Amino acid sequence: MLKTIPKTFDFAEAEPRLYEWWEKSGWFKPEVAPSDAEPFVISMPPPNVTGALHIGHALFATLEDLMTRYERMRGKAALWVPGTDHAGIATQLQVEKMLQDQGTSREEIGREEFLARTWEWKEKYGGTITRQLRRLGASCDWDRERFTLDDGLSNAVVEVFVKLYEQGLIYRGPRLVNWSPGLQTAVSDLEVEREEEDGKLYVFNYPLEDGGFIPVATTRPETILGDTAIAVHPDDPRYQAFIGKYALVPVLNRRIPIVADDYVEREFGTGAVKITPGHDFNDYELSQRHNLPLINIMNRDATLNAEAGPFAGQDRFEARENLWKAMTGLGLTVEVRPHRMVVPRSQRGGEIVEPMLSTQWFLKIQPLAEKALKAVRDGDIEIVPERFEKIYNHWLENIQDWCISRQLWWGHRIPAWYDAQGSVYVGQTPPSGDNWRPELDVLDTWFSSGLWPFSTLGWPENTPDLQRFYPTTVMETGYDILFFWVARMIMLGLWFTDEAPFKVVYLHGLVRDKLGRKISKTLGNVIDPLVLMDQYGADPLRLALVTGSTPGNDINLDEARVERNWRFVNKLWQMTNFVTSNLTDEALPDLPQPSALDLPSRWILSRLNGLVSTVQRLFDTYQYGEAGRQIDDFLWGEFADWYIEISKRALYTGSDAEKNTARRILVTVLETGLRLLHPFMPFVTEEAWQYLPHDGEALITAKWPQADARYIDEEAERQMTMLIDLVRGIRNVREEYKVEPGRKIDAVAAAPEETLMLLEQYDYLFSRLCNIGALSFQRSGGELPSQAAAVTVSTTTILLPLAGLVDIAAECERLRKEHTRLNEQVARSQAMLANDQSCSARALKWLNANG
RNA sequence: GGGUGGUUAGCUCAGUUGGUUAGAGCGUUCGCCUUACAAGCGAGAGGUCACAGGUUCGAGCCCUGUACUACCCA
Repeated sequence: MLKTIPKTFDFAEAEPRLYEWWEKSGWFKPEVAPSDAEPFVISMPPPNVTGALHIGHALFATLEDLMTRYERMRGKAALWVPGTDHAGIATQLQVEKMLQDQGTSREEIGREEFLARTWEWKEKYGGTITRQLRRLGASCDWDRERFTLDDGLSNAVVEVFVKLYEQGLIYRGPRLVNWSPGLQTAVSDLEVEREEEDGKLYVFNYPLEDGGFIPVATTRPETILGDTAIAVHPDDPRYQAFIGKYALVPVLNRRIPIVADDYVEREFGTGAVKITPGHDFNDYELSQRHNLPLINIMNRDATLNAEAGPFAGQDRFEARENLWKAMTGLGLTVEVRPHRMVVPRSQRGGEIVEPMLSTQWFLKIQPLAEKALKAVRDGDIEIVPERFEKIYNHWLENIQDWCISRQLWWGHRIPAWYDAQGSVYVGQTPPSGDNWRPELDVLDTWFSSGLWPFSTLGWPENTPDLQRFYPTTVMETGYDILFFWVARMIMLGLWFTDEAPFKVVYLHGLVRDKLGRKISKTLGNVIDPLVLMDQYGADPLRLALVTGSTPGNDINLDEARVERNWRFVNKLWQMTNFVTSNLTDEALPDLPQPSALDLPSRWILSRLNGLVSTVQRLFDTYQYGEAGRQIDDFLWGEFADWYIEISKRALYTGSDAEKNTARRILVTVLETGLRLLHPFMPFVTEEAWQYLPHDGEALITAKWPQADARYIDEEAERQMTMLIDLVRGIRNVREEYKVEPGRKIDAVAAAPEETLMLLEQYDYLFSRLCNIGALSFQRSGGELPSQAAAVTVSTTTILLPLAGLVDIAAECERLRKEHTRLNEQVARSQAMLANDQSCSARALKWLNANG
């Protein structure tokens, strides 16, 4: 007995019910496929464990779920490994803020208590984002969910660190690093954002030892206190006399040399620059060349230290003003002028980052980078879209050692210990003896996420999952973390597993608002996926995200598209409603051979099979958006608008055989359409599918459609297109001449005999679709109506006698235009035919395509 | 400074390897409660494909340059 379908699709009720059913049935697990099935594996880019779903997460979840569902339907052992990241800095900041609200601080409660509180925080908020991913329909295997601080993953981190250390690739030492004073930790180059801002250029006279002065400009006067030289260009005539002499640091009166170096830009500022190796990367390099000492004038919180003399203890910006005032008092200052300058800011929080000397752990990464470059060059890894290969190569070719230590508490502790003599021990377990002090620093979060594709599968243990599912298949993520994450996974994966951790890198863009602006809380243009899902359901949002763009390009998401897709969901439901309510309990016949079908049926099946192969081609080239649009166009614009309308004749007035054939075709087309659409809109398709006759238990595990070439019928498509164009033309004329919609009008057709026979056979289309009463046929010698509007498609003309209604002048004008257009077309065709090159090119192309 | 993307209808976007008349949705105008769907149906208006050259029988698509814009790297 057929179930009766509800009048509307209640997504709020259906989505959680379907999701639970899928999950409980084990369909998210790769084990639903036969044990010898080819695996398809995606590691989910782990979101911040305590974060909340934003539109960017919705995008990756939609795309990855789409790929996973598609491959699952293709019979692969599809595994999407979910998980979350401990997100060192972000999480620590959240907890610190909580502590602050409670009137305490991390320093006050101590490290151990802080970590306990952070774990509590993680337990409390950790489930939020994964629950929200479920709402989107994410069909990942939750039994395999991982967290970067899990024991297994932590083991992997230690294993990797120790190996790299033993291989001599990890070293510890004092170096100039980017220091974040607010967070009180070093950060990597990648975590520093450089933006041009309005600042000030301070110009002053640097006093010389022998009297006199040299004019110098700086954007950070406080660093004067750390100067160890002044540099001028060796060829600068203005300063030739100064080279080799000495200057005196203002206020401190420390003696520093004046050196010549062609790094100095003569045109900038005064042409002479102060050199502060302890607080500037370029100056540091110059100081190496000239053997200059290096002075660190700052504490970890960016207050000045004892090296700053009278300014010790002052904040860096306070000291800037105070030193300048003091120098003004000494008559050294010249001017302060507005200046556009590049300011390094922390990616997290936006505070100004200071280059500062600090002892940190570094990873010598060039050897790893070479392997990573080779893997992409050799095609072991394909990057989609391809253009990101260049960006990837350029970054890896110029890679700098990676500062991997962080002075945070929340993260993987570096497995190192120090004894009183300053020896360092690195190992899996603490060294014996009780005189060892453990390293307090933790690792950069990206260090552990760099192991993600294999650590989540059990590495370094050789687990069954690792054997079966590694390497993974696709890494789908945003292009914004190509360096942060993707490149590092490739490097570490190749280094430790001897295999590329995935075969394809698919990069998506950023989701922006409909005006193309970056989404930000301060702008107030936040698009909340949860709100959209409350309003419209998950399916419309998913479809909007996938069809809104092409790989690698940003998406300007217009919420109106989500709303429109919500209408599409309803449309699908109503189609299903129509089809099912026209079914009976009787079993449907098999799909007839094409030759046994009428034109509209041959047409829709040809279109359907064409769609299936087009979608396949698009999926094969990762063009999911275009595929989604094509399915949408077909189901709404061809199946619903035309075939369903046409089928009503057979369903309402046909013979039993005609009825059954029509039912069969309606079910076939809609059911296939739902299967194609399932990866895009899993909920409504699954729910609708359950009301249709189908094989198998659930759409989620149904077979992905295959095109059947026998049903491709170009002739049927051509003929049907003509009929559709005629119907449209007649509708247009009726509209134009304001014929009441309900009034039947007669029509006369003039065409070659072959076409007339076709029109005769399918004349019901005209009565059903454009309310034609009697369609007669103008064979040789008959009389044509005198006042009639004409609709011409190709060699067929349909005349609509509209005595008294026809505006003859307008009609003549229209036909004149038509005549001109056709003549142009004829001329174009003749020109092409007359051109040998064109003909042979086309012939060649035809041969290539068909033979 | 080096590099990459974008520029197509009022808005948001598509547009296989060059091939008849450049598409969709939203918005807009007009008409319809036509027994699947008014969350709908039908019809229309709306485009110098940023600009200038070039290649070609033929260019939104290929090449060169320019402008604007966004991003990445230094």
